[in-house]
Amino acid sequence: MKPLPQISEAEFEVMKIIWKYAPINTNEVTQHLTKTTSWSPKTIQTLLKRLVTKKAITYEKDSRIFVYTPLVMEDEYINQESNLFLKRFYNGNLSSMLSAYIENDRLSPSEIDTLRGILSDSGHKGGA
Amino acid sequence: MKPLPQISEAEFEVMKIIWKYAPINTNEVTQHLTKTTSWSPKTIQTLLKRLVTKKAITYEKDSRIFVYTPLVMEDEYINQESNLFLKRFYNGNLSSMLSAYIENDRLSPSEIDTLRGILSDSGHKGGA
DNA sequence: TATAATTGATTACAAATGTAATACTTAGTT
DNA sequence: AACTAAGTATTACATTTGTAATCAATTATA
Repeated sequence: MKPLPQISEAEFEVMKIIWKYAPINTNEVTQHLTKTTSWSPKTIQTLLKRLVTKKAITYEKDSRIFVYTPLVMEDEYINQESNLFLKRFYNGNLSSMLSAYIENDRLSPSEIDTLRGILSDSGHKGGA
Repeated sequence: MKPLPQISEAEFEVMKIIWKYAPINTNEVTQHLTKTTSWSPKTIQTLLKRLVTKKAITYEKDSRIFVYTPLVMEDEYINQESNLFLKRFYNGNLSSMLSAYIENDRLSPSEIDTLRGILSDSGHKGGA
């Protein structure tokens, strides 16, 4: 599979809206983002256009209004970024990350329990 | 605590060498990095200088040669980046990340066992 | 129909990053 | 002491990103 396009931090904020609400037009994207950011509508339009150029999203025209749909899927993108992250910082595996978190005491007992719960539900080696 | 300096991807490669071998001079850093990258020595010098400017590292002069030491600690930096990562992609918690990995079948049974092992060694809620 | 408002296209510009090349200085060598 | 080589400082330049402003076209309104 070809690597997904680079999506910058600001662009990612836009992607989140599109993933959540697509098909969605420029105006609606702007509505959502002005609630959570201080970006001007012009900025948001620039980001949308860049995402189109990068083929992270596409659009159809509803008369003269652009209605966007994602081309990159959220899961796929987050998976890729997660793998890159693990590779960069933890030799590519989640176990190293978890170990580091535990060694640095960065997990509360309740978080540890949550993690245990997640793991115990799934794929037990002796499991039925 | 003040936020650590931004360290770019290329700069991070340099940091890894410095973390591993400090105190280390320019030449030695270059030796190591030309093994793993295709960067010219000049590029590496630029990166070193930028890291000094950003106060990620510092140096002492051994006559005219620069000998570098980190100012930012590796653990601290990786912790920060991990938190940023989790915040961006997994609502800030490792449990969400683990759940996603499990749901997408991106962990082998043996990895799951490793994770279980890591967790079972530490901080049991009833634990002695 | 002329005008205003909306929406998209084009242009802008600084900071960060990747990737060096060139210029300068100083230590070593002859 | 003069010259060379090694190391540092300065300069360079394209791309990406953040953050818009201005220009142009089209639709809705007076």
